[in-house]
Amino acid sequence: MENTKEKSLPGDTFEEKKTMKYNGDEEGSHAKIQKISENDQLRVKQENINSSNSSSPVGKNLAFLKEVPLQTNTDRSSMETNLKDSSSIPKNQDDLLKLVKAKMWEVREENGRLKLLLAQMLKDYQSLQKNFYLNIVHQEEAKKSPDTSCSRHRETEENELISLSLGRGSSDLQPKKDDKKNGKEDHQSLNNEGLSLGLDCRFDELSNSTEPADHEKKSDSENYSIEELKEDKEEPTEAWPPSKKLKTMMRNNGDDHQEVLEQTHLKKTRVSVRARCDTPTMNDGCQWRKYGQKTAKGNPCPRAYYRCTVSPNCPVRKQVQRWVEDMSILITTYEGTHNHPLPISATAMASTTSAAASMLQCHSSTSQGHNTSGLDTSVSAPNSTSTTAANLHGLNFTNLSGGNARSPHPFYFSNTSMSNSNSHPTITLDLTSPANESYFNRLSSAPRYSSTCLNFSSPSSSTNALERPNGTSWNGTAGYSDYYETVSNYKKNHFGILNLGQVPPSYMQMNNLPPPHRQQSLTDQTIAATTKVITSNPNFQSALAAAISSYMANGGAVKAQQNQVGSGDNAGLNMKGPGTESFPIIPAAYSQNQIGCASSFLNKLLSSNSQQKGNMSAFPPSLPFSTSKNASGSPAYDTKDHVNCQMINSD
DNA sequence: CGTTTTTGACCGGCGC
DNA sequence: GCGCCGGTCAAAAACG
Repeated sequence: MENTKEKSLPGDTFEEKKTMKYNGDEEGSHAKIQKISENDQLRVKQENINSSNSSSPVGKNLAFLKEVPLQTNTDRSSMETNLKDSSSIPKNQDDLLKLVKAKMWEVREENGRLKLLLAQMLKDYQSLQKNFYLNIVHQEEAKKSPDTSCSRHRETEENELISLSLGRGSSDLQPKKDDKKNGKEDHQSLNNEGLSLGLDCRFDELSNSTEPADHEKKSDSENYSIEELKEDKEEPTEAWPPSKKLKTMMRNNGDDHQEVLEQTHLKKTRVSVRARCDTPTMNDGCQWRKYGQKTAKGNPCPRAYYRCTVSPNCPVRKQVQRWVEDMSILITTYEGTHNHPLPISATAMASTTSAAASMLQCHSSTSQGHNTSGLDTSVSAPNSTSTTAANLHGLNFTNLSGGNARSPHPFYFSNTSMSNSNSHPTITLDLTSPANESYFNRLSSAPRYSSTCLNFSSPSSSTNALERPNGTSWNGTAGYSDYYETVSNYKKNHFGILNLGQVPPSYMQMNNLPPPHRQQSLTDQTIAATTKVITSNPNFQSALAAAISSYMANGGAVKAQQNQVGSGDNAGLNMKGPGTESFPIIPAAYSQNQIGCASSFLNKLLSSNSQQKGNMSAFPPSLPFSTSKNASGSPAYDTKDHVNCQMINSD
């Protein structure tokens, strides 16, 4: 097959030249191959330079997106073909050695090339983000009447916007003066790349065209200094509890209402997820610790309060409560922004909630014209659909999540409702409706892209020690046969999707999981679907390809520890203790860019391989996130705790 | 024995 | 000012 192609188009493309080099050079001259490689390398560099000189960053990005997977696939197939072609293997030992060396050289060269591409992609992505925010700021400034008092802060605000747009948490976070709790806690960033991914509302917050001007307006009308406001803006993760200033602002009516709402969004946006779940909490992949429980008025079901424990300073909270009208439905409300990298298993829900939060803010900004209150101020019952909510049916999440519209699967939720009850602008994602279910069914039958082969096993079948269900149990749910079907299809379609061409039987055995629990919640499908959207991202695929090439070039696990985020003494990232095992963390910058997942994936993969040297030949596209206390035995592939990036019950 | 959960007390916001 | 309520704290209990 490969040969036919070569004959038809001999040496037309860069890839084919390499293929010819592999297959056609029977003499196996090292010097010759090296020369060709050098030429190719120069050509690649030249291509990169040309691309970087391109005037359109979008074009650059797209060019790389086209380039990387093609080359990788072709290279791989050519190598496979070459390996299969035993006639091309020299009989002479020296020639064989030369050939092996030549191939190693080639792989390393490819690694370097892909590294260049990846670096360029990252650079382009940041450039795109920067341009995006600059455009927004400039557009806003163009709309506003020229104000000399505003221009003072223009430059600094732009810088700030850029900084925030990249999602970087301030590395020099300082405790709030007026916040007793924050002052008590030691607010230091876990690492310089500690980005927020959870309910990170900053993206759309900043893309909200009224934001900068409002800050200026507030500084005039309410005597709030720019510095104070900036402090708030730079520290959205410290929004718990809300400051008095904010509360005071929220009490003001009239002209400041919209500003208050926007400030409120910055501070207290909540995303509520309704899903059928038979476990005490929804399995979202993050680590939570329960710190309180209350029986709210009017609801016999107690409300549990959880705090994120991935990082000791993480301000993210979640409230979990059964819906009184249907005890099988769990309402999980997320609030706050993670100030730390997230485990891969947590990024799916984080992305979903982040997109939802973004949607809320986008909506609030776009609804100004036809809704005098800015937001629907009625308390939306979980099943109700307010006027605001009606406008949101079928809203495309991917377009709202910071303009990241690369996903092939737009995120639709029906019964999505918004409310601004009790000073908390809340968006409720109803994951219990048939429409959403059909969405996931659609996803599961979608074309298969590369995937991290996430296995979202039933939380009920993988009760994690970190989420010890005690107290109330929720056994009143009927069988979810329809959901089971969906999940079953999804799993069936996604196992082995990674398509590395190296999924060994041993891996399949490792995935010989028990049948999914029949009470699988639809929430897991949500997470799975979201993750699929992420992993279907061409950037993710490219990064994955680059990472794999890097892995191959480095001969296995040479740099496994080098890239291992959270290894060693990196406190807060590598949660090691009796209750937790280490798990891979995605640098949130990568998570947010949806690029670096591959490297994280690879890190874990390498780590896994180093721990299980017997499986080095296996290339398990699985992500053993064992956070269970059950650390003995074979932690990585225990079917209960692990595995395949299973969304462990870590709440 | 360390970690997590439970649960009553406490605090601050808000409405009356 | 008072009481209600949501949210948090922290000591004790439970758990592994």
